[in-house]
Amino acid sequence: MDVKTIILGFLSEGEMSGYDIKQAFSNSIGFFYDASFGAIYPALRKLEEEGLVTKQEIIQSGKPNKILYQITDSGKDLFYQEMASPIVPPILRSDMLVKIFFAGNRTVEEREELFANGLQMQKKLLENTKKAFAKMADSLDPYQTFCWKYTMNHLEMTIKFIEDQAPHLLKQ
Amino acid sequence: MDVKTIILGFLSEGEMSGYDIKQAFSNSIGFFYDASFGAIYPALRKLEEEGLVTKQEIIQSGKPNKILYQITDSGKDLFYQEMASPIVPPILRSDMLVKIFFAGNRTVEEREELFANGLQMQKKLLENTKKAFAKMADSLDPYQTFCWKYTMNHLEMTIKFIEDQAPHLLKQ
DNA sequence: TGGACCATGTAAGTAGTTACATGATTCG
DNA sequence: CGAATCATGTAACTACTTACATGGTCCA
Repeated sequence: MDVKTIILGFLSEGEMSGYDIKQAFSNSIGFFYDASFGAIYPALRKLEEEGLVTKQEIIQSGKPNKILYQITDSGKDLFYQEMASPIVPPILRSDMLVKIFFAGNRTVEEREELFANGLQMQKKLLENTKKAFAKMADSLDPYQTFCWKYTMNHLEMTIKFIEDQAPHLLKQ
Repeated sequence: MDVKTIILGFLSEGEMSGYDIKQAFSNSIGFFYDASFGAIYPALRKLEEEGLVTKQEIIQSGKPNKILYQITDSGKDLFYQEMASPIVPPILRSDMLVKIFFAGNRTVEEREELFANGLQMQKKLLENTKKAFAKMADSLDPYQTFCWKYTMNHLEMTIKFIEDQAPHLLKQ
């Protein structure tokens, strides 16, 4: 699953601008697949070249003009195909876990700080996710709600795991 | 945390070849940070250019010769600094969660298959992780063991979450 | 009045992946 | 006898991030 395919997914639910799509990434699926403007705009250009989306410029007053993108039938076909392809394993890059992995040679104070920082980051992430979910919950379908709950569950379990295990490790 | 820094981390514990380093990625931290040969060999070349590692060719009979890399004092300094830098949030790319997020428009059969596939993948991942852990457990320090247990805990929680929630979603 | 929001886009750089090239040995 | 292991490396490509460029509106 790449950025182009995910954009087709968003456009399946209605026309959107590049800016709208960035909002959708950040506010909806950012936890399990994020993308920057620098990935989204070039992806939209390629999708248009391939005939998977069409565009329409909207003249606005008081705001910059915007370009709305619509998915085409071949775009829908491709998205449908991608959705039916086998699930591939997740890719994770966790700075926290790498730092813990190599913590064996560090001082007790450094380890304490490491766990405190990790815990703080996870708690901040959970707090932000809960706030964002509260704002969106009404507009979500059951599958989208599942993803949000998965994220919150994951963060809660991570916090619990660190709080349970870290004292043991630091006592030794 | 990038591939170069993680290689310095491995070399802190003793000299290794590029091949050894690939093994260490795959067998130890692959779940939360993986890297390919095509990332490792160029990273080693850059580390040598920067004076952070030195190398030594070992002539072997019956096997291809290998090049062992050693970390230098400035390599150790840099690694130490990186380890003390603030933890940045994890980056995740989950094909499964994206597919679930967009499952709202699919048929009941397609959704059932999606959850079945997702569950199967997570179970396979857990099984592989448990087997690999059983082989390594003796040689791990408490911080490395923490990372393995974190991984297994995460996979178990994910499986439990899907098994609990999916029947609800599919009944509707 | 300063920051957040709306809005698009490019250039330069980073950081990889995948596939290819090579080839002996060892194990089941 | 075929697959896995050991072992290094490059070329072509993919896919992205970060920073820059621009500028009006709205709200506290």
